[in-house]
Amino acid sequence: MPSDRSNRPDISQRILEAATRLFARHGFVGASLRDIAKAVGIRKPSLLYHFPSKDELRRGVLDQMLAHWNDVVPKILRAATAGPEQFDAIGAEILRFFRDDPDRGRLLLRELLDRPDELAPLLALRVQPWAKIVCDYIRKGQEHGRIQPDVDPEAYVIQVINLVLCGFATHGSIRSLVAGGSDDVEAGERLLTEMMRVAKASLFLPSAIAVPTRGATGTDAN
Amino acid sequence: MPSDRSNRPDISQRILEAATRLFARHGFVGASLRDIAKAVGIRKPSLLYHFPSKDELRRGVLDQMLAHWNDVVPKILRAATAGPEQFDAIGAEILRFFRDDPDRGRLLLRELLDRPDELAPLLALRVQPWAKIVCDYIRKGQEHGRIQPDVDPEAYVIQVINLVLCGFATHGSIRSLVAGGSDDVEAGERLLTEMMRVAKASLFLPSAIAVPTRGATGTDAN
DNA sequence: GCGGGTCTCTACCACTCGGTAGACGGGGCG
DNA sequence: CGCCCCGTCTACCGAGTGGTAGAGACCCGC
Repeated sequence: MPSDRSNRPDISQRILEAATRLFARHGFVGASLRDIAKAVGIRKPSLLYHFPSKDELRRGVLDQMLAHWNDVVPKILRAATAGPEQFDAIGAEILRFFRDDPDRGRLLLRELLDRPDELAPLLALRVQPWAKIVCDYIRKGQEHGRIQPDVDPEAYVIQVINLVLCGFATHGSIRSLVAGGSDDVEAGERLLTEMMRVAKASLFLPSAIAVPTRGATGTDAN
Repeated sequence: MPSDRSNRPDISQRILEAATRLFARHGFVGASLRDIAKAVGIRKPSLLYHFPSKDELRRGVLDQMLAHWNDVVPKILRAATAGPEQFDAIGAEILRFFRDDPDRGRLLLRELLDRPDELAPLLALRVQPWAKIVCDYIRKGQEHGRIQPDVDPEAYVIQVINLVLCGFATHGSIRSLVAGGSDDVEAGERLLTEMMRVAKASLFLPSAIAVPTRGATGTDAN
């Protein structure tokens, strides 16, 4: 009877999308299967036919998001092994991932708050290798005097993760706090720009960030 | 009958403490009144006698935390209006607030995710004035050539908030991601140190941060 | 036509939720 | 003593939860 259901782009996929949105918005316990099913346009038992339990659905949502993340990792690795000034490229790829769907940040942050022990192994699988690359890059930059010598690579990576995760998750809710006057999209752009600036200015030596051609070494402690 | 209940440090206060912990750990919907009551050692109706509804309890928890925050604000303002090198003092006060009870960060972050519209006015009241002081301080530092000219003060403050909130909220869950080898408390210290370093290095000009007297060792050796 | 999947549905289950009614007990006070 | 208030309790409520049973509708190969 419902003809509009004929143009279905895979029901399971539509369920995953609705679940992603509602889990990110209201949390895992706060989003009911009925609500998710309603968002898709079906009833709850139909949903449970595709995902036999709510927990299975949650796993599906996480799997899909981390699979998407897996698509961007190669780009990051390629950028990181290409040239010296790949920071912007890496940052752009990461930002794009979260900007494509801000629910990703919210979802990750919620999982980090709610079920850290279950998320940890997944992250270890998905971001550990990438983080290692970045750490190596930082250490090499430190040897070459391009990166500030007092950067703690592992800890720095975590700070950037915090910056990005929290930045996207609270996007729009916290930015009205201080940014006051400006409209939404402009305020969002200012926050993203500053996010990148903070990450960059706390990593590179100013001589490396300001003038690419100049070879003068500024502060050389060791 | 229960003699251990005679040494009660105000039942309402004990309820608030248990609720703070459970809300922060499992979220507002994830923590049931029964669980909170059990943590206090009473039954649910007794809890509802002191806080007539769950939402009232939530408001009480938030009020108490923001009241505690109110205790640190004067210290921050005093530090901010005292001398030029007050950054460390401000940072120390903020860090102490969250370190005293890591549940505060988790709770704030959860509220930011779950009920941003309700938290916004509270934050506007509690952190807006403080943030304004910091922004003024940044602008003055920019005029005096002590702070990097491309810092966006309002956006920078939000980045630092993100850094601190997410840093404490995911403390211990995300740090195992990269820090790998080191034990828990040492890893935590490394993260805090790096958090401060990132905030500082992305704010001050290196000339202001590195050398008060040329040739001496770094000032930020903590 | 017919049997078997695939998929959705209605109706129901046990359970937990936040919240209420009302009884019980104790302490202070007249 | 009687009275009252305070605080806690057991028992219960309606609503909503995740999940199940089982009936139907559709489609496809036989």
